[in-house]
Amino acid sequence: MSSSLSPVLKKSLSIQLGLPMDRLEEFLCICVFEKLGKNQLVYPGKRCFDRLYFIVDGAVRTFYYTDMGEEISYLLQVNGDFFGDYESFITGQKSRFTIQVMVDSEFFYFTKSSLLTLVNREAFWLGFKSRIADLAFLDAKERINELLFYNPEKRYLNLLTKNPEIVQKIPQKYLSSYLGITPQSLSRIRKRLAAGAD
Amino acid sequence: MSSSLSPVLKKSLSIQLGLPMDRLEEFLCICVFEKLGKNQLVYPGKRCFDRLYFIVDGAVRTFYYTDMGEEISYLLQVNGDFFGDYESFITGQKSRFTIQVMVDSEFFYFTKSSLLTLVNREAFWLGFKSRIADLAFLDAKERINELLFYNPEKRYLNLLTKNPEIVQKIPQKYLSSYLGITPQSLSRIRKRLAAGAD
DNA sequence: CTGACTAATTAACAATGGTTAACGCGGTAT
DNA sequence: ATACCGCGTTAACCATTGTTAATTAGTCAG
Repeated sequence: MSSSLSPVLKKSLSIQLGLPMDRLEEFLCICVFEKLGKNQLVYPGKRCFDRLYFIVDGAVRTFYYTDMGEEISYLLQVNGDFFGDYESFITGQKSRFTIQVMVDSEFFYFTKSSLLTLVNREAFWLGFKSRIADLAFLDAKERINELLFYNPEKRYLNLLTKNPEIVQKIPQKYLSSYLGITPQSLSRIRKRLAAGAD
Repeated sequence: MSSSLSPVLKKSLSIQLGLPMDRLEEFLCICVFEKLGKNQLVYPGKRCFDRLYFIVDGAVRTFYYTDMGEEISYLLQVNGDFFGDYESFITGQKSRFTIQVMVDSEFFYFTKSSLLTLVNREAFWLGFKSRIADLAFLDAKERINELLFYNPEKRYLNLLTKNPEIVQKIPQKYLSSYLGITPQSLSRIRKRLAAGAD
């Protein structure tokens, strides 16, 4: 699918993934482009999540159901983010997550088996695989910091500054779940902030 | 340092790291054994944390200082855990963390450069490096779940059941920081639980 | 346009955590 | 012994969140 991405996007992917352009092209050859409409589910079904997605343009929500059938929004992501269940991707176990497309979106994805094909072909790709793991780790760590060191109000403010797009694109009930609070609390926080910003 | 570990420990390391015994021996050749006493700092100084440690026996606390000079306990770990600043290890940037030995402890560690030596010698070790990244990710993800889905009381209970050793070995002020609450709150939670357990 | 459904807000009350301050306990140094 | 210090606990008060329920706003299909 190498041809469907803009040169600008390729350049930034090259940096993000730590791949020189020729390697990036090689990588994109194993990738599959996909368009999904709002509210569609990415790779639905309770099975192993054997692929990783990149958001060319759009927004997704990764969630799962608690024992009581309640939805918990684990991640919210927009343009330029990778998503998928990396744990399931690594371990090969069934994923508990469902991923929902929040606005009409464009993605590409690659499967574990196609990545392993690259790895088997040339040791170079093992280093790339390792980098993917590192990126997933760094994301996860940032999320820990966020949850551990900031209260809900600060978390909301951080989201507003770091990712205003998400606040625009994603309904509040999902935002609140992502922030680890109830919709009512988010509503109150927004009211407080609006009052304080006179 | 291959000879200093018990066969039992080697066996469990072999599983944990996904290395057959002969490869494990090879790996242990790049490792350095180290004993540190209570309250000593592991690899002190504000520089890049270019090594990863394994706790043979003991307990450590990973913390850092906020802008206001307040200590925040990021991680508490005991026997069988790996620690270090994996982010610094990956990126080569200076670490913000300090790691304190909580009880007299025995570790071994390996440096990034010695790991890269293995990787350069044989492509096999690239897969191992990747596995380390995966393990770091899975740990981080578990911590996110913990913080996102459970309130402080439940987090304390989880710690009690999953890691009673930590609750024994680590002073409460660090436990509370790890749980993301104040020492007073932890004290109240313990009181609530003691009252409820009649 | 209307009705029906969902989302967001608001209110009232309870539960919980943060803050500040005081107290007691167990070490340690003098 | 005593004075001190760090630690854990407790208390009182305040701020924030959760819970439940009602209301309002918004969306979509017909």
